[in-house]
Amino acid sequence: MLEDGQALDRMFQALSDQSRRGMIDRLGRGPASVTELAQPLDMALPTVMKHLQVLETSGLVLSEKAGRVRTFHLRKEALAAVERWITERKASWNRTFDRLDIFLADASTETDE
Amino acid sequence: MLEDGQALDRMFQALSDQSRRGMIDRLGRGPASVTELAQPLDMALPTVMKHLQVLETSGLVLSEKAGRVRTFHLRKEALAAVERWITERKASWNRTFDRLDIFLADASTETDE
DNA sequence: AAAATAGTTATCCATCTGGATAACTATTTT
DNA sequence: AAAATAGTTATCCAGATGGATAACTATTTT
Repeated sequence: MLEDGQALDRMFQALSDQSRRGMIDRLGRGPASVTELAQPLDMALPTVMKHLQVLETSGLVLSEKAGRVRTFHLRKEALAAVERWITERKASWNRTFDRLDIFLADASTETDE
Repeated sequence: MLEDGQALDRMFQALSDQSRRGMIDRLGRGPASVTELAQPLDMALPTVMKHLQVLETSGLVLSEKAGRVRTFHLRKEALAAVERWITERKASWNRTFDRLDIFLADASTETDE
């Protein structure tokens, strides 16, 4: 299952900013409008919108507009892709270190005998 | 256990580039020199070094120089911080959805009776 | 000692990024 | 219909980022 590198680029990039991670935290507690997401964020609205665009093009988040209100919500599956990247590496590293353990065990056995 | 936001910024940022993720993959199979890390990477050496600097200041990677060779290796604990951020969110989201499940179950019980 | 190897430093450049303000449209609310 | 609300678009700006080349130092190797 080959990941699309570009997509991962965009997701990690999207997560590399505290304000955007804050928005994700907020959305973890349920959908929210632009204004709600902006409220704790000491920055101009258009700036907030850029962050939201980054999140949306990364696929981590999704929005629809009803009336004059645009509502954002999380796409949990998307974060799963990032998680998968990490856990795959960790798993592989552990295998590597298992092999190292075996090697070290063998080596000490050899020197002992 | 409050994460340092800046540190997470740098780690996610470091991971937001395919070449750098490639280097991490390589280092997952054991330590490597600058030249070894550069070899599969169709870019000039100084460019490679910038990527390595990004990785090193993010804390994901570490290097020492012996003779004329600088050797890099992974800092697995660092990736654990990133992993923690993700799993914490996932856990919290699941709690939210558990509550939603309960709410829906209650609601359907009420309409049923 | 000369040549080869491994990495480093200094610049340069185009593009991206995170911030801002000003001016605007579209939808409620009063 | 006027005012308020919610978001959008267009620009601008400083600084970061990902790439390059040229010129350099330090360590082996021959």
